[in-house]
Amino acid sequence: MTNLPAHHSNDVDDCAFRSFLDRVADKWSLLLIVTLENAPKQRRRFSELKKSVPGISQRMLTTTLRNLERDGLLVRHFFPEIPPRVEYELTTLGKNLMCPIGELVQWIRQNWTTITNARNEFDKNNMAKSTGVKEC
Amino acid sequence: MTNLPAHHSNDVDDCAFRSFLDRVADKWSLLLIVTLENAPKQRRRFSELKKSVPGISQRMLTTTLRNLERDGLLVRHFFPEIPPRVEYELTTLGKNLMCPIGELVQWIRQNWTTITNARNEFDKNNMAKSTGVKEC
DNA sequence: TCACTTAGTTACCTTGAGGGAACCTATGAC
DNA sequence: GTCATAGGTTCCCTCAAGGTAACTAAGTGA
Repeated sequence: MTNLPAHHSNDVDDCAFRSFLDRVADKWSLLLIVTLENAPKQRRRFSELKKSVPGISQRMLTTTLRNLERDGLLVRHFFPEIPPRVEYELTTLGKNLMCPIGELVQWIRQNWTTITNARNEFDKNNMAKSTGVKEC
Repeated sequence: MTNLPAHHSNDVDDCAFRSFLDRVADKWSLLLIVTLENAPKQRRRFSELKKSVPGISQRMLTTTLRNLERDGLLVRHFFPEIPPRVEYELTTLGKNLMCPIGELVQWIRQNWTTITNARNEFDKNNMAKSTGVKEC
């Protein structure tokens, strides 16, 4: 998601909405938020997060955490020990965000079979024209 | 957003959630859904959509519409006239989706200044280390 | 002296998303 | 004959997201 063209005609809030989604609506951000929310005491160390979110690279873990911190959704507690220890924790804002996210998850859960059925139907009618979508 | 590694340890619904967001949580999909929802009679022609969502390329418009259709979020009404006429319309499912999306929009609207303040604060403290984020 | 620890940073490289422009279809108007 | 029209499709090319691997700090234990 890049910048808007200057002449766009949509709602002013589009900017906020899109800018926010740009940050949060990706694989790793959401997984990290959910993982932190489910964590005991809602805190997790860097290495714990790496284990809890398999497949994430160290680079993406740091950059995603940094971005979430930048948005005020989590705080980074740094303990200057050797070896260093860092704990990540959702802020009130971050926990707060889980409400609408939860609503969305609920909606998807309720409608997921409808959607997959629609996809199958569509794919059948369009005779396996590749859509670039993989099952997981 | 790509596939999950086979060994992931998270909730089963992660797949649905991520797969769905993968499809819907991008710039063009959301803008098209909102545009269709705001349209009179909730219908729009291809060319109208192109005007209503400035900046979208023809290619992205078609592929995004195709994907939304595949998910059963909208229907494509094709009139075999010359020149051809096509109208896109949100399905019940698509309109339905606007509820949780609306909640999220509400949340962002309410917390947007908090977030931008957090960003500014963070950027100030981190002395303009580039985060790759542009204002819009 | 060496290996090992955590939480990163940096450099390098690959892949795919997406932009731009040309092309396509059939018909009616000029 | 050729232009325009609506709704696409196709090709090419770029740029940036993100993966991998190597490097770092500073202390501890063998």
